[in-house]
Amino acid sequence: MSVLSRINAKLDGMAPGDREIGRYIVDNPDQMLRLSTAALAAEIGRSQSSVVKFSQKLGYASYQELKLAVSEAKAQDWQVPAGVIHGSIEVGDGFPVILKKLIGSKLLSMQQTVAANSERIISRTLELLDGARRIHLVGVGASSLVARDFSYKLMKLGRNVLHDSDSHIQMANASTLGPDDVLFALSYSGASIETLRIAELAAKRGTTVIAVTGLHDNPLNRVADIRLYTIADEERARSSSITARDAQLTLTDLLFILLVQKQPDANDYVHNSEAAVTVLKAERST
Amino acid sequence: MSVLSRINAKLDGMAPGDREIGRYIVDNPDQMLRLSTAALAAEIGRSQSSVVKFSQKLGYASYQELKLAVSEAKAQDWQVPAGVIHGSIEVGDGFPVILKKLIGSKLLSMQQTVAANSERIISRTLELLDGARRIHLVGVGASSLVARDFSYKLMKLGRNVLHDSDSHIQMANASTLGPDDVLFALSYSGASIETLRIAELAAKRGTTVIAVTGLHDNPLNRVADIRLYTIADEERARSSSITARDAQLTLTDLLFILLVQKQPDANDYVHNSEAAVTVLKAERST
DNA sequence: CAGATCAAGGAATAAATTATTCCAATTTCG
DNA sequence: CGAAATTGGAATAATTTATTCCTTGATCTG
Repeated sequence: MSVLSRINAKLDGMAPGDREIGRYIVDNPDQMLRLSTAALAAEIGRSQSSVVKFSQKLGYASYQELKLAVSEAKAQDWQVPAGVIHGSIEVGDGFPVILKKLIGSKLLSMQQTVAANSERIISRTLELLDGARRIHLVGVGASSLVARDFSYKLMKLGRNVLHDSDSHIQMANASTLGPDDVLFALSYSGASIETLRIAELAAKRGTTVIAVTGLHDNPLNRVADIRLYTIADEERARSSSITARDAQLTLTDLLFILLVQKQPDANDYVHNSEAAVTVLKAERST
Repeated sequence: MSVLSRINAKLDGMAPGDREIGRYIVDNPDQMLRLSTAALAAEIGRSQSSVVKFSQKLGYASYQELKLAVSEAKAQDWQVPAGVIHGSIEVGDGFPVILKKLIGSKLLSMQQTVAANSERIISRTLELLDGARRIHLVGVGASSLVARDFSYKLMKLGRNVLHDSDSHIQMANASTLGPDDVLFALSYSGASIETLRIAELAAKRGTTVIAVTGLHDNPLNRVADIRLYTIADEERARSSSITARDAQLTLTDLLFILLVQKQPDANDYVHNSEAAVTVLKAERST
């Protein structure tokens, strides 16, 4: 969490003096960055030493450290837009604020998602996808769309992929899985009953199961051999399903790009597959 | 331009001492932020005063100002990823570089997309979607997934929506359109033949056509009543279809959120629809 | 080539900022 | 009510930054 959110959260539990200092910093991070401890103290009518102590109480070694943290937090303003620390999208928000919050929460979930999966686990995933006889993608609802998107991309790379948006068909397909196959299961909650049953069946048949779920402990997670995580912005309920989908797409896009990197002839495949489609395009006029 | 690029550019014209200081800062901005002038000087074997003078020669009032600028520059790296301004993803790129480029290009297309559509045209679109008897969504390939995602969201709001991933079905449906309906057509190229034909048919039947295409002139654009734009990163060919899809999603997400804002009882609808789905979730264990 | 001029850069020092200590005033809690 | 803890400021110590001054060496000039 950013310093500013942290300060804001602790504000209520603080002594009056500290609260004033904290509020000033949260409200005027820009000014704060250019003020010395003495100047900041003067600004709010407190003593210079209080400011130093404030920094230390927050766990920073020095006032300078606090400044660095604030500066970094400000940079993340895209992530937690201007001042709106509790940034769910509200009914009263104007157009520009909504834009900022939307893009901010999307960016945040992307960043957190790539941060949540170690390079080690990603490269293990790549090996599995790379070595699989067939890749079976499952997911229901919004996750089904992500699965399909990913399946299109994998097909462009010439992989053997299977996905259907109907979960009964998915289940039927799953009964043909074997140890050389990989099941790639997407569910943010990790609790979608159809996806879970399919994963259980696949696991029983010796198929490697890759689960893409939220960070919480969940049933799907538990049957999986490889656990990938997507981070969505759960607090901001209204945009929740949006960021969960974005997080899944970020992860699958990343896997796709890394597969392209690994596969020397990937460009040919992608190019051919795109060229094939152009016969369905109208003449593009200038 | 960021301080770091500026320093880097001037490096050659600098006195040897300054050059050393500049190079250190460009190479280790993170360390630099935590070093005092004296410590930085010691690090590269120069005098403390040189460091101060270096800051002043760059036009900053103080060493602290330079630090602030560096901190800010580091932050902007996210927005236009690390030095790689023309940053298509290359075969030789390492894992962290790929992450940065991927998120960077996604962010860029989102930002440019929201910037490309004026508030005026967006609110006109909202009125149309709001007043439509039925909303017909069309798109093929990757655009079809976006259309479906948007259709799910509109359904959650209780709207009358129609979408099928099969373009023949889409066409058949389109023949039932009337003047009170709205056709929402997605195609980044604006030249997908099926989508175009459907839009033409709709236009002939007096249906309002909203087109979501790239910024270039294109056939779909020309038959549309309302033109919305998505900006994708065309230079970076490899990630092109990724950012085109992200741009479309950003736009449809934005429209969805704004519709929610307009509709007083939206939360009830969304909540009910999500509650209905939870019966298909397994017990979530702790 | 000698001497003047100037830029580079360090040492010393002045100025400022930050951190610590100590203490008085309040609040909290038994 | 009184002891203990907390708050927060004044004074001061320590550190950091900025300026001044000076040496060195390079360059220019007559």
